[in-house]
Amino acid sequence: MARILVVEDEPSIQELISVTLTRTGHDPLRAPDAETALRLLQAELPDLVLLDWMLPGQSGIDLARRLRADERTRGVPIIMLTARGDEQSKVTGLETGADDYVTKPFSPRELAARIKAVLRRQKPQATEDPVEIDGLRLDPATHRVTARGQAVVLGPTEFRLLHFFMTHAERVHSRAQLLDSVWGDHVFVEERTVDVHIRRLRGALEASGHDALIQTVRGSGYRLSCQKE
Amino acid sequence: MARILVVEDEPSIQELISVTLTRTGHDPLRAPDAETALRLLQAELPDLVLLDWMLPGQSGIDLARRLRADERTRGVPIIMLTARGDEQSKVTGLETGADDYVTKPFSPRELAARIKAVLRRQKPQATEDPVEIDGLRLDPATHRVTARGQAVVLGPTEFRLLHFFMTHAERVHSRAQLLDSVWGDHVFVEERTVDVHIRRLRGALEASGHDALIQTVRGSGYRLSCQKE
DNA sequence: AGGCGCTGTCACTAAACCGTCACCATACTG
DNA sequence: CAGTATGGTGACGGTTTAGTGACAGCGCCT
Repeated sequence: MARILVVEDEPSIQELISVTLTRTGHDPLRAPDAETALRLLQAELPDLVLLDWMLPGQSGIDLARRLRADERTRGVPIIMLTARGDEQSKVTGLETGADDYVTKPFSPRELAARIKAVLRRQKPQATEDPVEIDGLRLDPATHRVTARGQAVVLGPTEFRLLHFFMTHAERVHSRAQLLDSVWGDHVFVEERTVDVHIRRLRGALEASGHDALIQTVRGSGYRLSCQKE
Repeated sequence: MARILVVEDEPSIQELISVTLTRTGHDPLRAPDAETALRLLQAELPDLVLLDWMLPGQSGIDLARRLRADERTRGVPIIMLTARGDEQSKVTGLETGADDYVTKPFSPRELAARIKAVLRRQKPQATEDPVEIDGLRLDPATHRVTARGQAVVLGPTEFRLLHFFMTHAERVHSRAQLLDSVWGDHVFVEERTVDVHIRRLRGALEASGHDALIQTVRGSGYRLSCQKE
C-alpha cells in the first residue's frame, strides 16, 4: 500500500489511473497541475510520483527537475507518463531523473507492473529526522542548524551539503559524488565549485566553534568526522 | 563505470549494445546464452544485467527468475530487452523481477538513459571493505589507516601502496608489478621510485610502532608480512 | 528599478606531494 | 677480501591539488 501522487490534467486519464492504482492496492493522490502537486508535496511526501509531461502552467518535466533539485524530494521515484514517444523526449525525461518513462496510450496493467518494479527497487530513503553530531544539530523539518544551541546560518546549498555529510559521516566523498548527491546528477557544474562551498560551510561552522569538522582528503575528496586527526 | 552483463544471442544486436555501453562509459560482459551467463555470474556479480527474452536453451525469463530466487544475485538490477511488445509479456517480465522492460527495436540512446536511471537508483553500494592485518587497519571508505587505534598519516600514493600490500599480503611483488597495480599500467616512472615510496611508507608505519612489516626481498621486490623473519 | 543574498567560476596563492638524483650502506660474487 | 650489484636515504625542484578572495549573473523581494 503506497501513496502515489498523480499529476495529470486530463480528468478521464486521471480517473483511469486512480482506479488502476486503487485496484492494485495503492492510494492515489490527485493533482491537476504542478502547483497543486507542489502544495501537496509540501504537506507530505508520497512514495511515488506519476507525472504527465504536458500540464497547464509549469510543465511536468520542469516539476521533475524541481523535485530532483530539492534534497527533501530527491528520493521520491518518478514515473513519466506522456504522449511524447520520441527518442529525444524519452532521453530527456530519464536524464532529468525519472525512474521510468511510459508513453500514452498505456496499458493499465503494464503501468501497474512498472510501478511495482520501481517501488520494489526503492531504497529505505534518507530520514526526515534531525541529525546530531558533536553538538551540531541539523533539522530537515525546520531547516535549521544549531551548534550547542546557537544558530548557524547557511545558504540552501550549504545546508544540503552539510545534511549529506551528516547523514554520511566519517566516509570520504569525492567531488563527483558530492555533485551527484547534493547538486543532482543532471546539473553540470565544475568540480572545483565544491571546494568553494566547502570553504563557505567551513567558515559558517568555525564561526560557531566547530573547527576541522570537515576534513580534506587529498586526492580523494572530503569527509565529515568528529575525530580530529 | 559499471560492469554490465549482456545476455543476447544475436551477434549483431550484441555488438550494437556493447558499443553503446562502451560509449557511455560502461564495461560490457558478453554472454550468448543463459548457461554462459550463469557461469560468468558465478565468478563475479555485474552491476546490471541486460537480458534478452528469447535465448537458445534456457529462456531469458527463466534466467531472470533464477537470479531473483538466488540470494546472491537478488540485488542485481535486470533490464529485459526483447521483441515481445505485448502487454502480457511486459507484465510478466516486470512481475518476474525486471527493473525495466525495453522492446526491440530500441533506440541506443534510450537504452543508455534507462540504464542510467536504473543504476542511479541502485547507487549506494559496493563499498570496499576495510582490511586489517596485525593491528593495522586500513579503511577505503573513510580513507583512514590506524595502528592499534592511533592514526597513521599517509599520502595518496602511500595509501594505495599499503592497500595493495594488505590485500596481497605475504606475497612478493616486483617493482614492475607494483608500478602496474598501484601507479597504473600506463604511466612511466622509474622503478627506483618504488623504493622511495616504500621508504616513506615504512617511515610512517614505524612512527606508529610497526617495524619490519614491509620486507625487502633482494633481487625480487617487496613483501608485506606479519611474521618477522 | 534597485538592493540583496546566493551561486558558479576564475585567478592567484599556498601547500602537499611526487619523481628523480646523488651518495651511502649493505649484500652477494668469485 | 676487493669488486660489484642492489637497496636505503636525504634533499630538491617541479607539478599537482586545495584554499582563498573577488566578481558577475541570477532570482527574489520590496
